[in-house]
Amino acid sequence: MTSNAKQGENSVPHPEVPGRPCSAAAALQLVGERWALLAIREIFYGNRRFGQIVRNTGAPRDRLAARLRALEEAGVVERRAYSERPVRFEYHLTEAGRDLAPVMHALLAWGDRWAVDTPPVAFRHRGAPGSEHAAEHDLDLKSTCRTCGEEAGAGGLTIDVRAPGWDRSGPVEGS
Amino acid sequence: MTSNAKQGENSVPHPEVPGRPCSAAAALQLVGERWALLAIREIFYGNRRFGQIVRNTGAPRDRLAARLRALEEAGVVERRAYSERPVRFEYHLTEAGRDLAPVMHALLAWGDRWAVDTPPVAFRHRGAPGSEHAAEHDLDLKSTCRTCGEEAGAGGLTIDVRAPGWDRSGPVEGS
DNA sequence: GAGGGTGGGTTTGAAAATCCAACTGTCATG
DNA sequence: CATGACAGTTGGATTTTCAAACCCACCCTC
Repeated sequence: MTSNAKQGENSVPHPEVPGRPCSAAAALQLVGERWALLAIREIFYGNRRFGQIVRNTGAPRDRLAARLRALEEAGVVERRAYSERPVRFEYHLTEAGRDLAPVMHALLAWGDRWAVDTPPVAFRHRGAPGSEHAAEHDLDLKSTCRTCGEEAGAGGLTIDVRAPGWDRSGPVEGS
Repeated sequence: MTSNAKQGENSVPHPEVPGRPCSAAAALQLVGERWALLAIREIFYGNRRFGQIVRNTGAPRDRLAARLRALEEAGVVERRAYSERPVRFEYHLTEAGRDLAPVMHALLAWGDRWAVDTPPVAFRHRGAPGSEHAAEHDLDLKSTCRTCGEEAGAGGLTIDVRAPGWDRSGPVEGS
């Protein structure tokens, strides 16, 4: 199911994807099934117990159990016993899991704009205590290019397909 | 299926979500089904025809037809005839669809780091012609807070749940 | 020590979604 | 007239999903 070629220490399985080789497709293979991202959302919010996640996502218990297992196997969540006798676990995010924050924020921002009437949650941001932005304010994300500092908006972007046998428009004939 | 309360001019249907009211859940309701984001990826890449999207995503034809219809209904893609006789359509992104770019980029970045061996595609970025960053370079996104300019990393964030009857940890009893 | 409650799942059976291959219909081209 | 492209649709088997019920280990109270 997974092609574990050359994975680093803390890496997650590298899924194979149908169609074009694509990191987004690979990401979706790992966290794109129904309920997966909602479960991760709850863990982000600090709700780590099975019952809480069921309640707050509305997922069927059996599906959630299956997803959490898959996410564990994918290296995105980690199961920690918080009690022996009876054995009880809670779910934590791994580094890979925490690294999904930008995905969640992007989805949230899109949903705020396009999929809901009034945003049901907001994030408040506070800079470092001494800094000039120590006052709390609503978080309003934009994506900027780390190397040039400019906002990466509409234009100025070109695709560079590096996977052999593929280009922007599909599989390449002569290969 | 949708609670069309007070939608703006160019808005998409506002889906109801199970569990906690959440814009990300609403977003996933619209674009979270299998193949949907991959189809959108192809349209981003300029591949607008059914056959191309099938080929490049690997989706079953019937599923893709269903997804494209759902995405159209969701206001994310638009179907334009590029030929009468025979009637043929191609798929374009609406503004809502184009606005999914940050979601795609976030997924791509996560996948680049965690889900693939070597990134199969990269984006090249070039600033405005006169600007100091006119040279082309790899796009490397970071999320910064629009109001304070700081990178929105790990700390400094608090959740503010505004949906009535809910808080960070779940539904509120006394209501 | 019987009964009830909690937490974390698993089981069951029916409904829905998915997959794949083959098929259709409309046209253009040779 | 045969072939092929394009854009789907159809049929039938296979998987997933769902909701509700159930199970098990433990704790608490009476």
